[in-house]
Amino acid sequence: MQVPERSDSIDRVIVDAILAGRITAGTRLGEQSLATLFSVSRTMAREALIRLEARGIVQVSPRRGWFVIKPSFEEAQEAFQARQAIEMGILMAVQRLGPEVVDKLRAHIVRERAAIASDDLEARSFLLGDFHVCLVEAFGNRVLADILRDLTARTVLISALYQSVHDATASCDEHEAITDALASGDLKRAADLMVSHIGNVEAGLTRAKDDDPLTNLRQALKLSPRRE
Amino acid sequence: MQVPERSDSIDRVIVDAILAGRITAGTRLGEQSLATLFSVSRTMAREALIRLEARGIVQVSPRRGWFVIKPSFEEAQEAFQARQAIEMGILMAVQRLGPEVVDKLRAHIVRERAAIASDDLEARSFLLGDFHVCLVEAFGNRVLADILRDLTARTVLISALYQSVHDATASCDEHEAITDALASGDLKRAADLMVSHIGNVEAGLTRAKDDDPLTNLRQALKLSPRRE
DNA sequence: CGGATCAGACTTCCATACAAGACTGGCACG
DNA sequence: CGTGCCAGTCTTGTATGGAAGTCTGATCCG
Repeated sequence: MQVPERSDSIDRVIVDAILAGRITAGTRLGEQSLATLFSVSRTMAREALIRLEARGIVQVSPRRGWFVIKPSFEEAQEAFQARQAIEMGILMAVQRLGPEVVDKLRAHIVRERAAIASDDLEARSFLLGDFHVCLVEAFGNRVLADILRDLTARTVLISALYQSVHDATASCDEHEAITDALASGDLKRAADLMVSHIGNVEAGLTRAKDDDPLTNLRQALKLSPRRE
Repeated sequence: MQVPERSDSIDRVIVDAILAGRITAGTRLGEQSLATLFSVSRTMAREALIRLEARGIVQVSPRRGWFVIKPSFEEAQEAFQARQAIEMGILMAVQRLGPEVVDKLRAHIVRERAAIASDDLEARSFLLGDFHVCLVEAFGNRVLADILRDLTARTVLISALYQSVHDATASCDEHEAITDALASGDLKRAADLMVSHIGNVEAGLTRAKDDDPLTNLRQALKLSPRRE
């Protein structure tokens, strides 16, 4: 990464880091920091940030800085709703799924389980989100794949923010159930399973952190209350 | 427009122009031209173009210029597929639609018919696409609304490129049928109608223009052939 | 006449410089 | 001790200049 990179590779690296959970909601992304990190000028870093802003992944606070989005609870729900609608729509629209797709998904699930077993948190975060990207890529529609990739990034951020309690193993099991339905050609069931799967993850969110930016501090203080 | 505008209003103006069919696929959008047109520096124009590129609406040919995308026939099909999947997904996911939404859609259809009757091509192009944006906005999900707006822009470009023969009146009738289904609470039927509606528009595409950039010229020459 | 070559005009690309707002920490004052 | 002020620093915002690639059209040569 010390070698100068193409400007649009900055985007990719950042999104990958988000998908892997290495950077989370609210992280500051300074123009100068990125520029020196990628050995490019501030202009290039800024352009990458502008692109990411258009994709709804970062936002700028004027003259204060660029930050990874920190969706409100309502926005979080909208993102999950969007994924539910789109992924269900895809599964309903697809006529037939080749067996090689099922094989690919099964291979993916194997990797998920491996990551879970070995406590590789980064791979786990990445793979659990990537399952959905894989699925839509298998559908062969680049437009939808791009949309879903960004939406997945948002969802990963949200899950970290609102501490989704949906267990990784449960997610993986649900992925497997979806794959089974696809393998048996029962697309309707696959769509239903997908909706409930995403719904499950969404249901695991807790709005605790949202209402008040002091929550972290508040909880910390509650643990050792001095006075008042 | 001679007064300096905010940089992000450039995006909006361009997208609106696309939606209205005033600028079509392949149109050149020079940095300097936009800058002088909007009374801003090249930097601002360039940033707007970068955003539009991230949204899949323009693309840059290195050191040659910025152009409104000119999707291939395959990409065109993908865009329509994406809209089918997403809009169907939305209609399947929505539980209930308030009567005010139906009213709004009916009012929209009235405007569509007015534009068609008065031969206002710009309004017609805009309104026919905007129906779908309206519908998803009524769903109340900003994420989906943004996605669909950009997708609609792409679709408008495509329709102009591949000369969709789907008649405006027919589109409007189909919009009305969808609205009727929504009014009667039959969301399943609305979803089916939506899929076939978008399918109809897609089916009206002809791949003529794609294979050969000379098609325009060729047709023109065919009308008044001098020699050869 | 046909074709290669080359100058120049025009475009984006990218770095840099400076402007201007936002925050921080210290200092002075009540 | 508490509070307000203010300079210094850090951030993004915006313009501009020159580098470098691309196309066009004229010119020259065979």
